[in-house]
Amino acid sequence: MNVRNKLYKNQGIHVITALFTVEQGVTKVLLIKRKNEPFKGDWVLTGGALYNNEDLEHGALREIEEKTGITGVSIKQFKAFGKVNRSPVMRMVAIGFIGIIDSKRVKVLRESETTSNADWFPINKIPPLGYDHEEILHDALIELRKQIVKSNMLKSLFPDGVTMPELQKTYEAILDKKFDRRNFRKKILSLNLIDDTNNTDRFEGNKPAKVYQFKAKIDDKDIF
Amino acid sequence: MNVRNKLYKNQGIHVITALFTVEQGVTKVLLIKRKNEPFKGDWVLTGGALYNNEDLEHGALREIEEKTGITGVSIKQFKAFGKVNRSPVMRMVAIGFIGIIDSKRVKVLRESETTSNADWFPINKIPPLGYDHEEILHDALIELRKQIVKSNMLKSLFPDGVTMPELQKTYEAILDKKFDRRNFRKKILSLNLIDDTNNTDRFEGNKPAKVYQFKAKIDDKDIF
DNA sequence: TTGACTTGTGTAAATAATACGCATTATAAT
DNA sequence: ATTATAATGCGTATTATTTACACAAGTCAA
Repeated sequence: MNVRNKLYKNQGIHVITALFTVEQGVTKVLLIKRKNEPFKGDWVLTGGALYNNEDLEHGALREIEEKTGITGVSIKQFKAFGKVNRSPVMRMVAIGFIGIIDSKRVKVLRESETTSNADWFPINKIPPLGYDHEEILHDALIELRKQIVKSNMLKSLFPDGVTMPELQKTYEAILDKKFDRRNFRKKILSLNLIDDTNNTDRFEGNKPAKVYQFKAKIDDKDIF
Repeated sequence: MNVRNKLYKNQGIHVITALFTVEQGVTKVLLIKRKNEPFKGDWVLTGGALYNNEDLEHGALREIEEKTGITGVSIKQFKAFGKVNRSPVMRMVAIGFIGIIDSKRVKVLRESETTSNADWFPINKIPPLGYDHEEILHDALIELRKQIVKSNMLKSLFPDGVTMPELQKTYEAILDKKFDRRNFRKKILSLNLIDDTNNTDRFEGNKPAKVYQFKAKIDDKDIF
């Protein structure tokens, strides 16, 4: 393979993460304002160019840390985006990831060399985004909705455990759907995503709720 | 973004397709023997470098045609593979696709500039593969098994329609599982993947079977 | 015509999903 | 203390879906 061949020359790889959180029943995504061209002043998802010395997931995590200070996020690759002109500078293919995190863990949203402010945006109030990030976010949200019912992805949102009512509010926010309280409990327990603990929650002024913990690993199920 | 920066320099994109077929109840994948370094003499999946003037899927289809002569395959992107050293020459990220096709449509498996022979291998008799293609094939097979129960992917295997017993044999081959004849029919019909035609099949020496057609498009279902 | 083989349809039992009742445990007001 | 309010946890009847299995019908060959 000849690197100078016009057909292959100057290609690069983006690692882009749609980093979600849920606050007060609202699903939000982290957006970052670009400081330089291209798309100067536009909001984009967290991400950037992959380094030669790092794997895909590693690169996505590094970008998250550089631009937000957040470490230890659990992310999942979901799709590659490679339209010819998705980046105006050179041929870039983006590897898309989703992640979810407790926004309280993010103390300061840092500035970086290429970005100024960062903020959480409700997913129904997204400004115009640079690159093809609107498409990436759209697909990321679909993937998020699939993942939360068959993985322990929400574990990073509740590292210290979660009560059933809290969890229900979160599912309702992400899936944009209401559930019967009693059937929701049965459904979630049958999915084997969480384990019972012997603790109860003591924050609201009513009956204390049991605290559950997301499992470390989840076993896949058959469809057929 | 500075193209000369060592961190980003000399990156490239592979588009790799695990192209499957099913013959006499055996699931097979198309492998191609490399004629040049790296991995000279090794078997690999269909694929190669993405051109700057084509989208991901387009590139994967072009590679399939160049190396096998097959056109009009329906393929689906499923995962990106980006380990640092997956390619020995330079930093390459592979975008993985799956596809399935009636092997009878492939008249001649062509030679190309970089490959010599090509052949269909039963998925339980795969030789050692070059690059990280064993990993790609492994993940591709998992994806194939998911897709055939929720997409019209098998349409390309039966462009002229299919009978229920034929279809059952195919599902059993791919999923490596046996089904009750009567329940299989009900399940498949409930998945809304195929439409009834008014034709019957007249090849075997017994009761003629109805011919079904895969739908052009399939609607996704909710999990929750 | 009969037997062998295979396809299409139906039905009962088991399992899972949904709708909803009620007791329990906390806080706050009387 | 007692009672009202509010939310959690558990249970049960109903409905829908999945699974197991019986039987009739179409074709070829003897």
